[in-house]
Amino acid sequence: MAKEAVKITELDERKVKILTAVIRNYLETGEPVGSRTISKYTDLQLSSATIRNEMSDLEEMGYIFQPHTSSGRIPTDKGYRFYVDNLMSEKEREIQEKEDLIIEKADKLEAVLKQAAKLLAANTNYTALVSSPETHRNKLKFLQLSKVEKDSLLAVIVVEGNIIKNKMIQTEEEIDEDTILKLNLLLNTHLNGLSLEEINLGLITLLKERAGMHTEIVSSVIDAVADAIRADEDLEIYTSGATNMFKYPELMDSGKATDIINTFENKEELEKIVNASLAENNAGKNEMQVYIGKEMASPAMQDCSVVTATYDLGDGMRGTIGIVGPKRMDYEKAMGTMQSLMNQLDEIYKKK
Amino acid sequence: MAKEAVKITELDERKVKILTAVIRNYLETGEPVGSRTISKYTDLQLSSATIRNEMSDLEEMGYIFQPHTSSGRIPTDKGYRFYVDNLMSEKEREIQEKEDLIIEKADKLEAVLKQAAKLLAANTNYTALVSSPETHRNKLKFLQLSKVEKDSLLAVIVVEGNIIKNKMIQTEEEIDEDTILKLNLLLNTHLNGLSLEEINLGLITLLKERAGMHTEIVSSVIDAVADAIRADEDLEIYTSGATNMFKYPELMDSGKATDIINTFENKEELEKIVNASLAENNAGKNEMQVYIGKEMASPAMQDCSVVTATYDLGDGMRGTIGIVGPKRMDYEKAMGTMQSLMNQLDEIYKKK
DNA sequence: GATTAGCACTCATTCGAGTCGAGTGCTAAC
DNA sequence: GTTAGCACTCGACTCGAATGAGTGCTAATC
Repeated sequence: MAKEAVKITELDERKVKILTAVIRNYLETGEPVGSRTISKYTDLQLSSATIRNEMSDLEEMGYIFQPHTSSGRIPTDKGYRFYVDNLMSEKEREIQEKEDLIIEKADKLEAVLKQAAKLLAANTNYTALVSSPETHRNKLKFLQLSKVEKDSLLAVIVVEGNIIKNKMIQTEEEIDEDTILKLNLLLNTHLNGLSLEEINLGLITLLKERAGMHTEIVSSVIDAVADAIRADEDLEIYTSGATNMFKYPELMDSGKATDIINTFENKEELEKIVNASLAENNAGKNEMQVYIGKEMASPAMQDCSVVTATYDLGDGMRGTIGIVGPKRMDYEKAMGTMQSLMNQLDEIYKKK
Repeated sequence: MAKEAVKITELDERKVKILTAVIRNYLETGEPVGSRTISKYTDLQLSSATIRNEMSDLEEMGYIFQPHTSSGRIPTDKGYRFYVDNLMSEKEREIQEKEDLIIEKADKLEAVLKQAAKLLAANTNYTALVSSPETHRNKLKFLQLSKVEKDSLLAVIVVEGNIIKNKMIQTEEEIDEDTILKLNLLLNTHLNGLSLEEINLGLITLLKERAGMHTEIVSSVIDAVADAIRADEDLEIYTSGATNMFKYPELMDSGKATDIINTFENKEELEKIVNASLAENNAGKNEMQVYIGKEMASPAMQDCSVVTATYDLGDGMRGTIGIVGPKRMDYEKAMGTMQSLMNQLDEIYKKK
């Protein structure tokens, strides 16, 4: 399930060459590849029979397998992993970086991200996913209660990255302006500058005690504000180009594409992927992640691969962008396009 | 393109019976229905030959057609329209109403609507769509500028129905609290109680004049507020159960299902439908609409039908809910389930 | 004049047989 | 260790026959 680095030592040079050839060929054609093809299209001067023996070995070691007796081989998850870790040519990645995805700068981060997803999907022919920045580590910057009507208050909460949360609070009886003023002061002095996840139950009860007077109403207001702060329902995930999944016969025929799109709709599985990617990038080094087939927990996703990257635009605006494709996706291109997009995002938000 | 009422007089009783039988049968099986089937399963005691003659007439009149020579008939759009307008049994609709969709009341309307869509999709096996309430007719209830940081203001706008809009405004130089206070007063006295669409350019320039002092900064702030008010980007449309479209072979094989799901992703076409439905219900009578095939402008949708209803929960919270299915959808069930859902929505928001 | 039985015809679908070709594994020779 | 050769497997494709649901038309019947 988890990603394991494959030691390069297990395979001798010739096996590596053959494995590479099998994978490259399969990525292009999508058809099982046979010994004859390999013996022709590699620089190794070997007959198909020799290749067959080697391939038989590779199969035993779990890098490739046959969909049915007496057909060519296709890579296993382990094979793909080896390819992604050791075989991908850096050159191609460079070339791809020059690609011109042009993100227009928009007012809202959300709009930019949606657009980014659209571009990714259009350029790669895979499905793109983008998560809105997670906010629970962000620090509270501004908090204000206002009376909107006699019996309703509006709480506005702004955190780093200018992400805004709102909450309407219905009160049982009217609260006078004076009390609101005091509440605002109280909340701000105690909560300002704290990260959302630091605002826990203990702190809330403390606040309530401090509030002192007419506990009932005030405490219900405080509760509501706390609710709003902690609500993490805001991990939104957008997808774009979901139907691109239908372009790949190996997913289409078996009806797996439908499952995958369903998974997209439910978001939960996507959340897992996003979170995994965020966790892996916590250390700070911003690298791309690749998850292949079973490396993802979600059963519906076991027939695809995902390339993810974490964007970090400062001010706590940190989230994940991903490309979902079939396992035989063009990893070079996907990673190249992703890299290019990330660079652009960085630039846009540095100039700001 | 537009819906035309079909006069019932065009068809004699026998033709009506036969047409009904054809449609009912086709709705069930999804296969072209032949004369023999009809002669067996109707109370008319007629031979298949007679039915054939009648069917030939019906074809000439445009109610049914043959997918290829010498196969059974299937209904045309006109046929479906006639069925929906005149033939659907009210009884079944009653029965369906008893169905128990149970919407949990949630804090936010948005959450309730999303849930409603999910329920609809799950119960009907079609795709559900829900539009967030349109707000441009709603009246402004509360407007407030606050200073969040030295160079940034936050505008909070609340309209009827407690729909909240936010906008961060970057200012070139710091604005002092006093000015903000004045601005708030100015904006509120002039704009409060107006509907969003009443706040037009003329009004804005007037406001700017009134503002008087340091026009540059203040007017840019006013502009930003006006922008935020008018931004109608907030017509969100959610879909649920998109992949249900794949359950219907007539859409699946031809690849039309993919087109349709693509259309869902782009929202624009859906917007048209939503707007059409809203317009039609403007008069106030809250009825369900049915759009069949070509009655919708969108080309990708010409192979499906949509049942829409307008929800109106008071306070200007008005939007559209729809069910999208193949043309041979079970209109009775769809409309029944929809009705039931609308009733529940009403109830939830009346008790509130 | 409406209804029906009968017949010739059409056309999509299914099925099996046959062929093809890509591929393998194994063995024996180099 | 490498390779040529051969028997074998198995999916994909083609083709024609059989099937069967359905039609339109005509002539007989009520």
